[in-house]
Parts: sequence; structure tokens; C-alpha cells
Amino acid sequence: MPRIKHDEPTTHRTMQVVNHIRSLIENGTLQPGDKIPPEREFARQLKISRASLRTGIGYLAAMGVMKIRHGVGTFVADGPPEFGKASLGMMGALHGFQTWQMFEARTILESNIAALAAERGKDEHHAAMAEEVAEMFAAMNSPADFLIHDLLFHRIISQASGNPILASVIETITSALYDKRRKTVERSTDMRQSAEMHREIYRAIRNRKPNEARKLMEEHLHQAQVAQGQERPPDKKAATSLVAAVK
Amino acid sequence: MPRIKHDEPTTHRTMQVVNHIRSLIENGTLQPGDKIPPEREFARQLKISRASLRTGIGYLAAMGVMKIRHGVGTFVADGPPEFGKASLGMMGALHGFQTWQMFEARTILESNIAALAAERGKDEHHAAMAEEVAEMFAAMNSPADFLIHDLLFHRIISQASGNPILASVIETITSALYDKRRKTVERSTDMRQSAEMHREIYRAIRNRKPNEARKLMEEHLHQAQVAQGQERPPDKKAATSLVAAVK
DNA sequence: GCCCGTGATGAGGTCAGACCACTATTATAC
DNA sequence: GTATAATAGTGGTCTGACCTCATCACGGGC
Repeated sequence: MPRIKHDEPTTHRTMQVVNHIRSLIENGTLQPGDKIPPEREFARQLKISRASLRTGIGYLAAMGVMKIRHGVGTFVADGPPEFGKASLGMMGALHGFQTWQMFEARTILESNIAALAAERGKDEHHAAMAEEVAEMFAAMNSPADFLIHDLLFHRIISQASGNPILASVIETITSALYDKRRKTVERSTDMRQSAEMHREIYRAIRNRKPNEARKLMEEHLHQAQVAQGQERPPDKKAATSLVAAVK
Repeated sequence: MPRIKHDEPTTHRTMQVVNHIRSLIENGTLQPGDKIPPEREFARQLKISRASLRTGIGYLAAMGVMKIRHGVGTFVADGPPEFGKASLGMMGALHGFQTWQMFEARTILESNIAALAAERGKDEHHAAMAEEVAEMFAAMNSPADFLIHDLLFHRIISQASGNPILASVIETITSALYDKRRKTVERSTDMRQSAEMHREIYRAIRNRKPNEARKLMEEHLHQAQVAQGQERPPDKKAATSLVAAVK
């Protein structure tokens, strides 16, 4: 029989680095925000070349797990979890993501997240949400500020849902939509209505009414979508239909 | 006076590579599955060192946009879109993702996706789904094969939903759960029931009954979760029924 | 005394070229 | 004809030098 040499992927230096850092994170040695040793020293510790170490670190940086600052050092990411910033944009270019699809995904995710938040939200979440709603009413004449508090409001709901995975997915999609939103928010004439809507959502969550929260969130996002003229185009499928691609 | 070597404000080489490839993808020069030129030649074309080129390619590979095959070449990813394979696992280690959270996320996503598939699925999707259901019944005595067709079935539903963004998110979460599933599927005594369930889901989708499909999918995933003892830990009382549920 | 330029320091970024390892194909031996 | 061996092509790793950037301490000028 032909000799099978199927070695383990343990060989690749890149994965060696990734796994090492992973274990450091898992056993608590590395915490979000921590700085890792300088490349030259770290490479010596791991008994690999600096070049290989760098590919490994680059890999982690691409996934958003590490953050590199030229001239300063390399750190473990500490912000809200986000699946590779450029990832979605890249995927969009590759597989032809449409804006309406982003809205659809966001609507499904956020409406369910709102329901979860209504079930599990704690007092501090309610307080923070109330705060942001108030800020929205106060920023009625400043679209840019309004948008900031809008984002914050939604982010708090994500946290209140108690499911960080869903929160990160939303975060990724939202950040991809952010640029588009920023361009159109100026012409928004419905900030008052939007603020009211947010307040209603807040109330539904605070009063622990999951279904109401879900419904309101759905409605809210639908309005936002319409306001940007990003409705799903009529069902005229240019369907590529590659069932074989599933393989 | 040593004049300052005022080079272009070209951003980091890594991003230079990423953007270059991105533009190649956007203008259609590179299609999924295509092979990019050998590193040495490509580096010469871009007028950068091979090391820098490799950094950029590594970045794209980490995001799942490119696939590297040692000794063969580097290709544009062609399978189902997937956000960095290791990404979720890494994030889990960093932010403490729990298995029950993955199930929750998956349930929310897949039940809604099933509903969308019921609305938008086309004949070829229905056919492919029927095929997989049949394979499941045929593989009843081979857990490994059964699992494969199980995965395929769900993947076809994702495609049928007509929203590739949701499909990729699911794909990412599912692949993270795959290993855990593989370990427990052997003891599954409910493959028959599982197959029946899949058939019912298929029927709901084919008959364009979104709400029914959603409900069935929810139920199906809940069963799968229970079968693995990955229920969400109750907030208050301990669940003693879990052990019995496994059989 | 305070401010600001300037150099020293340490970190990541890039480069070049040699050499190693894997895969698939082709040539050769049997 | 088939199995083994040689080979070409491609990614993977190493070395070590040099470049760029961010920060801080020092010291002259105000």
C-alpha cells in the first residue's frame, strides 16, 4: 500500500503560534488588553524564527483577536468581539452580499435579541438603555450624535441578551452598515419618530415583554430600511442556483 | 544634508496586498476557485518582497477568503462563505462563549432561515433536500455518514434561504460545533427520529409553510441540544432530568 | 521655570536570498 | 502495465540586516 504520510497539522509554525497564544488566553495568562512580549524575544522563547512568529500573529490580528500597534507593541484585543472587520466587506465582494441581505440578517438577529433581552435584561441594562434614549431625544438636532446613541442603544440590548455570540455577529454586520448609514442619516426627517420607537422598545424590554420587544424591533428596523431605500428588490431572481456548490 | 527619503504615503504593505487582491476580486479578474500567481512572481509584479506578500495572503487566508495548499498553490475560496474557521473558537476562549450559547444562536438563525427557505426555496433546493433526507434514512447504521448528510441538509436550507450572509454565519457556528457533535453522535439512539424530523422539515419547506418550518426546526435543534446534554444551565433549580434524556 | 526640539530607545515593518517540505507529474525500471 | 524513482513547481521557514514609527528623557532657548 502507498505510504501515507498524513502528518498532523501541528507542524505548521503558524498554527503552533496560534495554539500557543490560544492556550495562554485560555489559562488566563493573557487577558484582553494585555501586551505580548516583543517579537524578537517571543520568537526566541518559542524557538522559532521571528518571521514565523509574525505570520502567526498576523493570522490572529486578521481574526481580530490581536491588535498590532507599530512602534508600541502587540496587544490582545479588548473591545467588543468582532469577527474580522474587513471580513464581511471582503466576503461581500466575493459572494455578492447585498445591502438588503444585511438588513434582513440584522432584523432577524436583533428582533430575537430584543426578545432575549426582555427575558434576561438586568437593572443596569435598563438604566443604560434609558440613558441612551434620553440622549437621543436630546440630540434631535444633531444627526451625528443621534446616530452614536442609536448604535450604543442597540449595543446595550445585545449585551442584555446574555448571548455574546449573537452580540458579536450583530456587531460585525452593524459596523459594515455603519458607513452607509452615516451618509444618509443627514436627510433623516424621522428622528423624532425613531426616538419614540426606541423608547417603546426600551419599555417593552424593561417590562419583560419579549414578544412585544421582538415585534417593535422588527418594525423599527423595517422603517430604518425603508428610510434608506434599501428594500429588497421585487422577487425577480437572477438566481445563480449552484446547488453543486454545496458539496 | 541627507534628504528625506519621501516615499509615497502607501499604507502598510499588508493592506496594499489585501486591497490589490480585493480589487481583483471586485472587478472579476479573480473568481472563487481561481489560483493566484506563484508567490515569487506575484511579489515581483507588485514590486514588494515575497515576505510582505505572504503577510497579506496570510491575512486573507485567516479571514477565509483565500485557501493555501502547500506544494500546490494559493486559491480564492470557493466553498460556502465562512468567517475565519478558528475565529469563533478563539473568540470563545477570549470572551467565554458557552456551548449553550452556540446552540441558542444556531436555533435562532436556523429556524428563521428555514422560514425564509420555505418562502423562497426553488425546485432544485427541494430536490437536493429530498436527496439528503433519503441518504439519512439509508445511513441509519452509520453515524458518521448520517452526520455528513445531516450537515449537508442544513447547508442546503441555508442556500435556499437566499441570504448568503445568514448562511455564512450559520456555517461558522456549525463548524465550531461539529467536533463536539462528532464525539456524541455515536451513542445517538434517535437517528430514526432525527431522520423523520428532517423529513418533516423538508415537507414544510417544500409546501411553503414558513411558520411550520420555523417551528419544526426549532424543535429539531432543541432535541439535538438535549441529546448532547448542552441545555442552558437553569438560573435556579438544577435539572436532574438531563441524564435521563440522553437515554 | 516652562516649552519645545532632538536624539536615544525599543517596538513593529520590510527586505533579500538561501534553503526546506510538500504535491503532482513524468521518466524509468521491472 | 504497474510500481518506483527522479524532478519540477509551489508554499514554508530561516537568518540577519536595515527601515519606520511612537515614546520619553534630556537640554538649550524663551
